[in-house]
Amino acid sequence: MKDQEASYQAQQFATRAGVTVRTLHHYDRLGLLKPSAYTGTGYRLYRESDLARLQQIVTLKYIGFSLQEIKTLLVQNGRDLATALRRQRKIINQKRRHLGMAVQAIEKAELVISSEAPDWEAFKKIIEVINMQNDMEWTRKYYSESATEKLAERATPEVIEQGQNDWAQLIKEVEAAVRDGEDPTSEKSRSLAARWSHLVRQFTGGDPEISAGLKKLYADQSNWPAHFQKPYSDEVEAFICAAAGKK
Amino acid sequence: MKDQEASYQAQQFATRAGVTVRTLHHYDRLGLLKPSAYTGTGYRLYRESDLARLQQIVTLKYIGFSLQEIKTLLVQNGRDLATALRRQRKIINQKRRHLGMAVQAIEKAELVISSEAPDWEAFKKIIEVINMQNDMEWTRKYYSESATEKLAERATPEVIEQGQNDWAQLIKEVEAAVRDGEDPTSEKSRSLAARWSHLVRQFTGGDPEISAGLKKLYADQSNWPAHFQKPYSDEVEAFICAAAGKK
DNA sequence: GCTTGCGCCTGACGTTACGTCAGAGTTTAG
DNA sequence: CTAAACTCTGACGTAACGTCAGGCGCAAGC
Repeated sequence: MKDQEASYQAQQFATRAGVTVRTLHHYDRLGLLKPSAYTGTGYRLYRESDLARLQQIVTLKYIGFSLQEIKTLLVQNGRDLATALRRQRKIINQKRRHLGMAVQAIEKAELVISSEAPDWEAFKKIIEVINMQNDMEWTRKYYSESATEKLAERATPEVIEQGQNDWAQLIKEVEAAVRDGEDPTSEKSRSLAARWSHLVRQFTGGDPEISAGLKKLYADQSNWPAHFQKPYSDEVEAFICAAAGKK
Repeated sequence: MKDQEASYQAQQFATRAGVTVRTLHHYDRLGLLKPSAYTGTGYRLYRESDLARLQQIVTLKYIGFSLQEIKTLLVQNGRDLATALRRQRKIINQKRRHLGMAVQAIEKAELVISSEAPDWEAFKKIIEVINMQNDMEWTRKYYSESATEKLAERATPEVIEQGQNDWAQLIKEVEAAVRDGEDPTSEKSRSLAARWSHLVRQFTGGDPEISAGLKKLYADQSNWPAHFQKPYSDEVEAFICAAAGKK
């Protein structure tokens, strides 16, 4: 006839679980975690079973699920959980890459600021580079889902930076060639065109889905955000087309 | 007498910068980016110089600063920026580690769910492990700032897991020794104590700052969150102390 | 029996960086 | 001159609580 299980009031219970009382109120209101009993005067009473559920909630939150998602996940056992986890893992990895690039950006900025005089101009250049990385985002709508995934997997900050350097270098050389009135059919021009398509292939990784996305992306230039400048001039493009023998 | 610089209306300008009109309104109200002019009817007019500032804002946001922080950073040039960047880098790295552990947790959970039957019990164990990783958080207040950093740098998910396994194994053995009434002065007991202190040293990495923090942490047991159980019983602790020859 | 002090309760507003209407005026092309 | 397209200013919504504020509940000391 005695209480066969100890029960805790809000503060005790919250402390045991490492959360605040207010959080308990919140979860109660959301229907996410109702105390197993109330006293006549409205005090919340929690028991061990509640603790288990609360820990599950905390864990799922740690993994990054919203309280809404957690609520449904705790009802539907198993099957849905697997898909949810997969999705969540991808989302997290995405965020991690984002943060990785942010760190890279900061490190670069720190380097510039510390070594030279606090040069606002140099900082601006970094800004541009970062923005270009940001632009990965809006281009995603051109790629199929699996292509996006593949791209994201390979797109470590180092790879991105290397690619940008390579392109910058090549474009500079082509610009010089254009200025010099180089004949697009010359040996040198063909070499440039070869390097160009090599970089393109390096980006696509030979993947047809990525190639298709890239094509769509470039076909739709009129709809680009317009703050995104094609990194080379029309003359350069024409020159490369000519050198590559495309019309 | 003509407009010597083109000016853009909200939509055009927003598109150029890759943000929405609403964002411009928002920044305007916050005083973060005022358009360089308004028409008589209240329309916002932006120019190139505004675009530069907006891009800076976007970049700083990308790095993870809040709009408030950005506002002050854009006023104070240089000096403060350096400190802010350093702080921000640490914060981001922290978040990245968090996400890394979350991914690890998910992968483990996926493994359990897919291989065996969707076992809720097994999942619970994972939950506990994750929660222990979470507990890194509240312990931070015991460590000096530099100690926290050093710890964070070494605390990859793999290392944490390995450490937990090692401890679990050792504690199990000590518990067995206690049950068997093993003499704390015996050869075997001393060996256990040696392994114990080895694991402690492995954790501290021989760093005096970390050691100091750990000491403070254990000295303050009465203030622990209480949902954090010391992973070994008092008997185990006493046994080890005896075996190590401490009073 | 009453006060003191601590803990509990329920709103209700604050936070961040905008998104999303709603209602109303402006500009422009036809 | 009208319809389409663009703009403006509020005002409320979002996620997950934190932070008061006002009002009981409860055990202990007077």
